[in-house]
Parts: sequence; structure tokens; C-alpha cells
Amino acid sequence: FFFFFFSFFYIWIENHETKRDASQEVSEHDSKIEDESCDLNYNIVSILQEMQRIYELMGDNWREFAYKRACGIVKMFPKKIETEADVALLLKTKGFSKKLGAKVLEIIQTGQLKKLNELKKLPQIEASNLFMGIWNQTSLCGNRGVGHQTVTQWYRLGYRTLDDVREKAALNERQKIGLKYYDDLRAKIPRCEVEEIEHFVKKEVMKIESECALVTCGSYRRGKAESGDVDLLITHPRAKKIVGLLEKIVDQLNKAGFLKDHFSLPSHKNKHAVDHHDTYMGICKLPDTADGRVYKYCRHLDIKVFPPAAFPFALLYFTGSDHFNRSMRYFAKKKGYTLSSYQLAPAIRLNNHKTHTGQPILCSSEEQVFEVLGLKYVKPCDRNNHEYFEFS
DNA sequence: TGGCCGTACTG
DNA sequence: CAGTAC
DNA sequence: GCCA
Repeated sequence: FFFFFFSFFYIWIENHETKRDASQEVSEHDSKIEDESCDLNYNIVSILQEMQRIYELMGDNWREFAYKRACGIVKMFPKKIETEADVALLLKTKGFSKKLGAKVLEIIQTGQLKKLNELKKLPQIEASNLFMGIWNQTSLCGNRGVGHQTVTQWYRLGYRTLDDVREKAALNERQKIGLKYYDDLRAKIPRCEVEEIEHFVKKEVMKIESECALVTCGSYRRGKAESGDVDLLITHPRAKKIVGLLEKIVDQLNKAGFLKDHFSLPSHKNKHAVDHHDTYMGICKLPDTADGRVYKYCRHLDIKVFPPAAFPFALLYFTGSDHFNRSMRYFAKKKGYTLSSYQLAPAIRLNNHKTHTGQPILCSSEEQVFEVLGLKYVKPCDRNNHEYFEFS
């Protein structure tokens, strides 16, 4: 009884606190000049972003990784970069070295980057870029199950337009849905609509299990004004209630006519594992309201159900950003742990290969995960970029 | 020179 | 297993 | 791409 009570209590606190810092994040966020559109170094960032996307479609994930990190570093730079001295300052940042420095220098001197112009001329890039533009828009927009291999394949098969793909390509479920909701999924979701979606789901979930705690993660929790999708994390104070919960929730949302299509439904694997968790990914649309509010777009909705013990780790993971998570996991690894979306545990590795995972370390909050790793807590609104976590 | 997160789902 | 997403 |  005490355990249940305690679990419930801490989740209530979590939920409560999340709400509270979310509102703080927004006000902090609004006071900053945060939006990419009015960025100080817009030109540099957009060129580096194009480089990132080109390497992405070439399948060079590590250059893609490096360029994405570099974009974040330039975005964070406090002033407009216009002199060699500014570039020298940039070079002091880890993850930003001489080759990137030379490129930034070229951009501030000539306004463009020769390397980029050359790469864009390559026929395979030119054609693939068409698809990447179609399917990937920007890295923030979310993918549709189409990566560089698929794009290359389509190019080889002679497809050149969206209609070619529509008519000739053998698409999997994920890709069909991506095509079906093409315009909708490109559109960003305003913060207020994310909240309305959360509210709708919460209302339906409460009909099934009133003790559930529900938190919206992703870029929303990081305080962004717009999101690419809605990422809902759900738990229940009693671990036993987790099993099969997501199926019930999906059923309920289906009955309410809220879900329009499914990417992936809750799986039945590992149902009885202690760390059992479930994922739903699909398309939803808010119903028109009585007072005449009409929602134009279908939205990408992810729902994850985790047991209480895994909740802090899930919260940490699904709040992102992707690069922030990778930094943190990398640090955990260097410290001899392994960090995942459901646990933190000591790990033994041979040749960088995990051979044994120790007893998981219990954490009852996100803060505690940072603490165990010997890191200072990072607020969600400060998790937008790659970081270098250092040993203290 | 080798590592750059760790895991889950689809087909 | 490869490819993709989170 | 960058870093150790």
C-alpha cells in the first residue's frame, strides 16, 4: 500500500511540477530571440543546414551529425558573426573545428559556400534532393519512413516526381500514410493546439483510468512555440495497470473518432516484463468545437505508456532533443553506465560492446538521473542542442 | 584510427 | 537482417 | 564533420 501511495504521490508531483516549469519555460522562451526566422546568423545556419541535409541523403550520418551540431552552435552564438575574430571565438567551441571554421569564414566573406554549390550540382543529389525536399522538408518536420536508401532506390528506378512515387513505387504502410497526409504532416503544430490535443486525450484516458498521469514531452516540453508532432507520455501509479493499458486507450480514442490512421499499434511483445512499455504512433484530428472552431490539419501523435519506475527515464528521453539525449547517453557510457528510455544501469563493455548490464539504479525524478550521473540538472528549455558533458 | 545512443518497429 | 524512427 |  505504501509503495503504491508513494508512487502515486511522486507522479502527481512530477505532473504538477512539469506543468509549473512548462509555464516558466514559455515565458523565458518568449523573452528570447529564439525563432530561427529572425536569427542573427540566419545565412550561415541555413547553408550549414543544407550541408547537413545533403550528407543525410548521401547516407553520411556522421557528417550529418557534425553539421547538425554545428548549426546548433552557430544558433547559440550571441552576436552576428562577421569577422575573423568571431570565427576564432566559434572555434573555441567543442564540436566546431578548423574545417567548419573555414566554411563559416567563406560564408561571411562571400555570402555562399562553393562546396555546397558543387554538391548540389551532382545529378544524384539534385534528384534525391527533390525527394528529400518532398519527404523530409527540414529535420524538424519529422520523417515519413523514407530515408536515403529509399530515395536512392527511387532515383535508380527513374522516379523523379511525387506523382511518379504515388503511381509506381511500392510503398509500405508508413509511407502510404505519409503520402496521404502529406500537407498536414508538413504543417507545424502551434503550442496551443498541442495543449488541446493533450486535453482531448487526457479526457478520454480519464474515462478508463482516472489515476493516470499524462505529460506532453518533445519540443513542446522544451518550450517551443511550434511542434512537429505531439508526444504524450502516460503512466499509472500501479505498475500492473500498465499492461494492456495502451490498447484500451487506443480503442477509446478510436471510438471517439480521434485517430485517423496508425503508423504502429501497441505491440504484444514482452508484455510481462517488469520494464514493459508500449508505444502507439499515428494520426489524429481534433473534432470541430461547438463554438465553431475548426481544426484544419491531421496531426502526428505518439503515445507511450511506461510503468512508474521507468517514468523519469522515459520523460527524460522523450523530451529530447535527440542530440541532447545522445550527449547524455554518451557521457553515461563513458562513466560505465548505460542509459535508456527506461533505465540507468552499470554496464560492462568489451571492445565497446556491452556484455553485461548491472542492477538498474532507481530514480524517482529526472533530477535524480542527472544527480546519479554527477551532472547538473538541465531544464527542458535548455535541452535543445548537443552538449559536451564533462567529468567533474 | 576508431568512435560518435540505445532501442523498437516494419517488411 | 536492413532501413527507419524516436 | 569532430574528438581522443
